[in-house]
Amino acid sequence: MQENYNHKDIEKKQQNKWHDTKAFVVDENSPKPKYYCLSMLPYPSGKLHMGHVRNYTIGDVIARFYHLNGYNVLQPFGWDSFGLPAENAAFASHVSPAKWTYQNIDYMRWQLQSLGLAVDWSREFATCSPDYYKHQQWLFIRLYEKGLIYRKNGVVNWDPVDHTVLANEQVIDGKGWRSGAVVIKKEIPMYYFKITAYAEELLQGLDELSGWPEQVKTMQRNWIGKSVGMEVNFPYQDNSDNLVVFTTRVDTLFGVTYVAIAAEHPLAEIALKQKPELADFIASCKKGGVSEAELATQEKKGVFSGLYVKNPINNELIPVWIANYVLMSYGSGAVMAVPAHDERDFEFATLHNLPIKPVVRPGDSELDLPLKAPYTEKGILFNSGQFDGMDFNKAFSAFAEYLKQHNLGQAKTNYRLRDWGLSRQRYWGCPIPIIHCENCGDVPVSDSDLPVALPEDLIPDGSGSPLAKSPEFYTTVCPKCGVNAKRETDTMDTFVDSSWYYMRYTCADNSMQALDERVNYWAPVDQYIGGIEHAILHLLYARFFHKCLRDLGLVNSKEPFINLLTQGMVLADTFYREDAQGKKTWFNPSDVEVVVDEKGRELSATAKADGKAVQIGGQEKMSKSKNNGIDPQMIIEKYGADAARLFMMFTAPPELSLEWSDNGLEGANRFIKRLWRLVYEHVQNGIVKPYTSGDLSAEQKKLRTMLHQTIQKVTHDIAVRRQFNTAIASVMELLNYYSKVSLSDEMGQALSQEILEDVVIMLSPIIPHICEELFRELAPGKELLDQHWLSADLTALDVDEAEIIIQVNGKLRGKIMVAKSLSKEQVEEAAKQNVNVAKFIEGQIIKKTIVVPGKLVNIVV
RNA sequence: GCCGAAGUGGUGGAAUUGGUAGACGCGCCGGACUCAAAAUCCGGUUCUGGCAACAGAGUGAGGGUUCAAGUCCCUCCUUCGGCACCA
Repeated sequence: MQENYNHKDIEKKQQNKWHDTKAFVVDENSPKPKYYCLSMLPYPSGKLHMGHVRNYTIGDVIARFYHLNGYNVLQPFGWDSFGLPAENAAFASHVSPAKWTYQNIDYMRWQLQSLGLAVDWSREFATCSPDYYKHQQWLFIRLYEKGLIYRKNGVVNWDPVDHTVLANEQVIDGKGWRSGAVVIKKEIPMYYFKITAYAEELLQGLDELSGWPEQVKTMQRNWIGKSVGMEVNFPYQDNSDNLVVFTTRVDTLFGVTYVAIAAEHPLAEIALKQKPELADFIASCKKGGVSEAELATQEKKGVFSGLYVKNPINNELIPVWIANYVLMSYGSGAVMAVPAHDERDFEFATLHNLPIKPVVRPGDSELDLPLKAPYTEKGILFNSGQFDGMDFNKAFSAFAEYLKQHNLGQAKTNYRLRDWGLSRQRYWGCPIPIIHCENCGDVPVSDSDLPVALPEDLIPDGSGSPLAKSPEFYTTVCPKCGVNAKRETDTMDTFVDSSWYYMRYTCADNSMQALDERVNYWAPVDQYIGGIEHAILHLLYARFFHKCLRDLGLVNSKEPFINLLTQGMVLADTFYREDAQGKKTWFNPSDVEVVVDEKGRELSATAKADGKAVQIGGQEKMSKSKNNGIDPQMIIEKYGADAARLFMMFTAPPELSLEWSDNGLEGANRFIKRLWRLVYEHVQNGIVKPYTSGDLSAEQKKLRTMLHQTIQKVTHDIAVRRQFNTAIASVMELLNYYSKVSLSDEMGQALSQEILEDVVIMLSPIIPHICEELFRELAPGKELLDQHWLSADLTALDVDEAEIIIQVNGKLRGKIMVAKSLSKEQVEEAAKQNVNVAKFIEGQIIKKTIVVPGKLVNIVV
């Protein structure tokens, strides 16, 4: 065995071996139980970043752990390779999105392979390849036929200068990112998935997802936003039609003092005819982006439309206001306002001097009038005619009954969730397989004509979709009647690509079918790992798609992901200099020298290049804009993949954000070298059979107990808690003690052999390269990947004494070792004998004593 | 604005079911080895007082529940994620 650890040789050697022996290529013909471990597929942005390294290391640790536990583990990999960045890169550097994307994929695949992931690369695919998206188009047509896709108008961000639709992130302060023009809301026809048809099932299904973090389920519940209420009709003044509003607080109907409608509402058009001066306001509502964050933070504005509707309960005339915060695409585009009992309405009414009419009061007191703040609790009705004195539930049914009888409303369950608009006016995406025919309307492309191939040689110019300007693409004939027709030029939202890819991995070699029976062997995914930023959209869309595909008979499970782990971001220090204009130049942490005080606090920093001061900017998410990215490739070159993996797993639990630290990485590397040396020293003394039985010194016995406690802890931390940092810490503790105990005798050598073999197996999911190498030295002729995960020896865990802590009034006053056989009373007595404890209870009256067996005694005086 | 998290020594974090706050690592301090340095190894390291034993304080702020609170409840502050066309 070599004395010194050389990561380059070892890692290359193991990776070649795994590749040559197809160690992680799997199929369905295994007697072992299956385990599908999946990390979210990356966007091929160009280079691997530390967030990827973290994500894929977590997945790999879990995959390797289950492999050792006797599972048939599938860990596939692919690329989410459609999307905006390729178009932006193409626009900037005149390379086609296809070329840019495929180059990125090749480079990143090479980078990933140097991480030593236990991935079945034979199943790899990119979502931008026709082999993938032709099946997606086929699925689209099936869903279209089933009525789960429909077309309607939707609102988008429109850049009036560049004549293009902007993504929300391309709208900055209400202006287009390139043109700087004020963005306007524009209605265009789009296709929608009817996700609301599954709202209830998506909501109910969350209750069964016990392997998902509670916070993610809560976010999804709130996103779906089920509310039980009523649809109430407010008749127009001339009775020509009704204004329909949805409310969960029909009990406040007598308190309605105005209604607010969207600028696009049909009633607003009627108002405009009678009152032309509304045009300016209606136009101003169309300014700005469509994102909810922008709408919710903008100043709330409204004008009186000149029209009135009738309150259905008492025929009172209610003024109709046009407001910028009501959007046509949300609900019915109209809300009833009850300023006395709603925060937003109260604010708006106060601003515009609208009446505030209280109709609900607390059960046990009167309201302070006039109201200084809205009373938003459910209470007892007053000022409400025949409904006076009713509580919320009674009032709700009474109003429902009344409105229904008079044909003025009905009970309704509403969801905040809206249908999923899937059309994108972009080039680099999956073409929507629809043909627009003057005779036949929207006609799906015939299955035999799939894929509708995306031309790969176009280069966007920043003004609208290249496909819409490409007659070679859109000119076609109607599949039904054969006349000249036009292909749809919109492409699909990239969330569609990532909504079913995890199923495609199970049968990626099947070019004839989207999915085959193998999907039911592997799906659902047993463990899914990805960023918390996907908590709602991606994960909800994938759940929706899974249910759709189930209803198409393509898969037989209900949910896509049984267990979910959401990992945190990777942060690093930022450093900058600011010029006179306030423009910041960011310095990469690797180009900066930090000065610390005697306690290690950061005092100041200088650039290595010129030795002059730079500002310390704190920890931020690694990004190009802050120039604080650390290149994983450099780290792997210098320290090896194992050190990078160990650092990532040890420095923080997976869910929390992880702060990059060069020193921390050095620490991880030190541990790896130390592990190597400990095995080297042991092997120099000669390998022996691992300890099974025989007399050990007291210290050795304690060490062996610790080994088996460590096995228990590591197993629990990885299998149940998915908390790798504490698993690693406990192995470090074990090795710290191992180094202190004398093991030079025959039994000691056997114990040393047992410990080192077990440590190498326990750490192998995290640092697989070095562990395989060390295992070969410790157990020649055996393969680590063929070993079974460890189980603790219960006899080693059987200790007969326990440390009891003694508190007086909840404060720690002493510790004693007691035999486990002692009764509660005996333990209590022993506690009182403790010298230090005696000081605190002497002369005091003992009110109460709490004894927690095996743990503590608390004496209350 | 709305929804969801997080906040613990100089620092990353640990404390798993309400029961020893600070495991493990980093940094720093001291020592060994060395001509010297690096590497490595050993010891110390929450703060205050004390030679020490020990005592007091302490988990973003303020209140509360409990024999006992980092952990549960209420109010607030700060930071981060998402908000439907970034992925």
